[in-house]
Amino acid sequence: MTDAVADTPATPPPSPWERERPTRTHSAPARTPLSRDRVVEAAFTVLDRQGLDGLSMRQVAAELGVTVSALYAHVSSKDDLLELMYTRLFDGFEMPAADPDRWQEQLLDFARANRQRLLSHRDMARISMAHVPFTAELLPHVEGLLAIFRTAGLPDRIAAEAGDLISTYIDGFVLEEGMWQDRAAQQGGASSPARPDWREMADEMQNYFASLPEADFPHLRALSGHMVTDSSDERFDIGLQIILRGLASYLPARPDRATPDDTPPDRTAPRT
Amino acid sequence: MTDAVADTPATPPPSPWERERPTRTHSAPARTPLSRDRVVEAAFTVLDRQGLDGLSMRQVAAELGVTVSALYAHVSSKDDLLELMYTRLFDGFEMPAADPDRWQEQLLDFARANRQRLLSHRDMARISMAHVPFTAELLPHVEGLLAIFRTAGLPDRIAAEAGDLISTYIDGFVLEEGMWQDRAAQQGGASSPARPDWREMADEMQNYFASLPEADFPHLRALSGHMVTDSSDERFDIGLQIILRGLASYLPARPDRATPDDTPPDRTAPRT
DNA sequence: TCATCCGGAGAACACTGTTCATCAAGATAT
DNA sequence: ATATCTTGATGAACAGTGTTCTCCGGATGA
Repeated sequence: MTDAVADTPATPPPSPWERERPTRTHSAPARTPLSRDRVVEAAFTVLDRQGLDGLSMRQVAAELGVTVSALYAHVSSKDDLLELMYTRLFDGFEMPAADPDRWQEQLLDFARANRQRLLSHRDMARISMAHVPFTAELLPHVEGLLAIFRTAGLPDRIAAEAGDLISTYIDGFVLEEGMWQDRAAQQGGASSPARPDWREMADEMQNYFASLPEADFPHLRALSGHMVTDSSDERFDIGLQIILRGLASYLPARPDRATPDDTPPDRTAPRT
Repeated sequence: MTDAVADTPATPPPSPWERERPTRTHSAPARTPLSRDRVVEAAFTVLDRQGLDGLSMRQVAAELGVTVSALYAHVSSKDDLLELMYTRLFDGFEMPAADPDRWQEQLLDFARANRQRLLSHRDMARISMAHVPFTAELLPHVEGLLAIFRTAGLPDRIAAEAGDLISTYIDGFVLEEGMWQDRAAQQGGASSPARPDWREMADEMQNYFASLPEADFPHLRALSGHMVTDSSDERFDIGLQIILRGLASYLPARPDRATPDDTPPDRTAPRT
């Protein structure tokens, strides 16, 4: 991180004699006292820059201009730090009051919001998959999710499983998304190492599928178009609709809207 | 790790004289010439004994009575080794010919078999989640899976997503299963470090849920019974049924069996 | 018998997470 | 004002990681 000592206004010049007293020759006075939140924040910075594999305690310390051991005063271990990052993801995320008439829209909103949350930091799905949301701060969220299922009228046996099902789906989908992203980035490295070269990768996959022998892989070839060209947002919603329809099939028959619509109510494509 | 060198049956006692000639003092003559398959096999042994976090190249080498660098003659990197382990999982696994009238049973069989496969080695779900099955050896499997969806009559848009959906579900479910298992094993360590102490853990979770304030967590408390006491096999099938029903809802209306049964056809509980 | 070759050995490099004794500076007490 | 205590960061160290390099010894071919 080079050296950024620009916050102490009048540092006396080192004057090569009087060499003793190495006090703060190498770092700023650390004006801000390095709280736990600052450690987590720096960890997110490193995560976004270098990915989960590049996220080491030493990198986080360097990001803060501090030694490694200093971190352990505020964080008990690296796993602890990852868990803090995981729960921090849910900050400012409120579950809606369950509305039996809008359970499908509420589930759609929940899933989309969570996906965006996972996408907001690199490799976040990998961190999410390694944790179970049964900590004190996160319990209200799973309660809110289960509330939607139960007040919608799903049998308890189904509702108990539905939470895991869609949470797993969201994490898994974003995880896979990130894997393609990484693969595209590391492969088209020479030309543009920064951006994933999305188009080029899609074409290459398309060509690969087209090169498969028609006799052995008819279905793979037939579906390659959807797998490659459909946007991630579309694909995410389709998988979600499958799950929602499955859940709806367990509802006691009601006169109005027994099954979800074929087209989601509002699709204001967030990003491509 | 302590010291476990008990695999060479008759190691001659070191006999401190005749100290010269360090030839093979520390390992068997290495009669078998260390093929790539032997490396993968040893990796599985280490994985089952020490878990993915304890699976290091040095441990694999020690398992074979060989130095680390010898492994790199047969395996290009640790990631390569993990990928070999991943594809080895599918050895001897044949996809059935897609039968439009039995697509649900075929999917159930596929999912259950894959779960058992993942359960056959410790932490295998973590390895599986990190890989995408688009290698040459694994493509026939995804082709066979897509064949089931397409010949069943699902729209292409849905079929293309369904493969990812259930694969993600299987991996995610087993991953979570393993996490609970690990947590139970490491927590009840003093009494019985080997076996997970399943009962004790279930009781503890039950008590934890029961201790939550009824006003804030009514649904969590109401569903805790299912989440804790229901067997993993049951829970796995329920999630699977939700997905299958969702898929079935996209089939063009057919006179017979439009939706899956409520009870799975045959439940010969494999293991508890 | 000699030359060749090649697979494994051993050491090294640059890292990782974590812990320890130390030490300067601020706050508090005398 | 002086002395003590507390706080929080330091630097070094430990054990372990993936990977690469040079080197050697024994099995092969001529």
